[in-house]
This record gives sequence, C-alpha cells and structure tokens, in this order.
Amino acid sequence: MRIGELAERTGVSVRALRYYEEQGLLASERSGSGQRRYEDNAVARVRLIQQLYGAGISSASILEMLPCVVTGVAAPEVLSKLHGHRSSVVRQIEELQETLLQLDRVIAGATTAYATGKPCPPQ
Amino acid sequence: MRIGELAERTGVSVRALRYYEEQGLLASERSGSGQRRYEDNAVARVRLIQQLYGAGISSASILEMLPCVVTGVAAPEVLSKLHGHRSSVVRQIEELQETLLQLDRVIAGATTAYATGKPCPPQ
DNA sequence: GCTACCTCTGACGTCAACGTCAGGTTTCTA
DNA sequence: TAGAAACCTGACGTTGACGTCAGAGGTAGC
Repeated sequence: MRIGELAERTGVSVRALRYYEEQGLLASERSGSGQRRYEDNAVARVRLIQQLYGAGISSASILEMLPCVVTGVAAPEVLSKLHGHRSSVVRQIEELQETLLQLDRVIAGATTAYATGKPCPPQ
Repeated sequence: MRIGELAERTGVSVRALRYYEEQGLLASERSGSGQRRYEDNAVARVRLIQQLYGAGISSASILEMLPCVVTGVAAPEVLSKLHGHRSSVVRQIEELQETLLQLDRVIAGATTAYATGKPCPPQ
C-alpha cells in the first residue's frame, strides 16, 4: 500500500510516517518513481511504535528494541533496557492511578459542595 | 520557606517553581527584598501540580481546576472538564496496560530466544 | 564586614514529534 | 489526455516545560 493508505489505516499522519522512516523505525520499499510502498504488517508496526511513544519511550530506545521484536533475539544489554522500560511503564501506571484518586477526590468534593453549597474539607 | 528549600523538598527545580508561579499555579509571599516565601502547604500544591502534569494535563487546565481544589466548589462547566480529564487518565492507564502486555511479549520472546537460540514466533 | 551561597529578573536555548509550506513529480479517474 | 489528488524532498515553524546564562542584589555564619 502507499503512504496515504497506511496513514488512514493507522490514524497516523503522513508526516509522522515519514518521520518514523527518518528515525529508522519504519522501512519501506520504493516504487520506480520513488514512492513508498508498504506491506500489510506495517500497520502493526506503526501501532507498536505509537504505543511505545505513548509510554514515553524515545525514538532512540524504540530503534534499539525493534530488531529484537522482529528477530526475537535480544542481547543481554538490550534485554536489561527492556526491563527498565517495563519498570517505567509500571511506575507510570501507578502514578496515574494515584492521580485518578486525587481527581476523584476533587470531583467528589466539588460535586458535594455544589450540591450542598458548602465548601469541602481541605486536601 | 524559601524557593531553594521548596525545590529540595519537592524534588522540583527552582526554575520549574518560578515557571509554575508564572503560569499562576503557585502563589508566594514576597519578603521586603523581593524573595519568595512559601507556606508548608506549598509542598502539597507542587506535588499536585506535578501529578497533573504527569497525567498530560496542561497548565491552562490545571489553572482552571485549582480554585476548585482550594475552595471545593466547581462550576458545572469546570466539573465537566474534570470528568473529561478523568476519562483521559483512565484511557491512559488502559493504554499503558496494553503496552505492558506488548513489552512482556517482547521480553518473553527475546528471553526464550536467547536461551534456546531460536527466533520467537512473529508478533 | 567578608565570604560563600542563595535569590532575583530577563531573555535566549532545548528537545521531540511532528505541522506546514513550497515547488515539483506521479498516479488515478473521467 | 486533462486535471485532480496523492506523493516527493527539503526546510522552517510549533509547543510546552522547563534549562541555562548573565548581571545584580540578598542572606547567613564567622
């Protein structure tokens, strides 16, 4: 498929796809005239990239772990970084869950106060 | 306390604290010579700000919800935005949990492959 | 009162992941 | 075989949350 279709199927902009290629994250065949052509599995690849970006992992780190995704083999050093990223994601989840509690506290307090006309207790 | 101590107690840089004030997120008294002085509760305030930033909420949105945290009262419109942010946090958690699964899959595959010398199955 | 450290206000720099625009070529559709 | 739509390569612009530097003044211990 061409880049426009890949963009549409993944919900990612054409510019972003070119950027991924620039970073070495996404390969493409080229037609005779130089246009990019992608296999179907590029869709999954792009989604994976998006997911890792979403977890705050940088292009460089993603680049480092991608061969491992493809070949299934990782050097101990890469594997160690993978574990590091995993820990980071776990931490992020915990922090967001804590944030959720805070938000709920604010929402509950504000709702009650709005209903009763009274300010809610501090914190 | 002065800004240096607040920075140390919160783990946030002095520059960031000034930035928060610039954005209207953090108030301070001033000494005669113009130095910032903070109450103890500024520590909790800064941590809250950090937490909301961590959830991807912008300065403007935080600014909007802070009076509600202090007074406990929120206009229906603000309350609606709070619910919106809550949903966003929930979504982020779900996405990160999905990412965690992907990472685990990669790690498991890579570890096995490294142990057996065989490539792991696709995906 | 000396010294070392802290703080102040500007103001420009940074970084990542793209957005956007220009000027030109390719591909599809009627 | 037009003309629209998609694509190409640069290259500069954007945004948010600060980092960093300069030059000047404040503060605390001895």
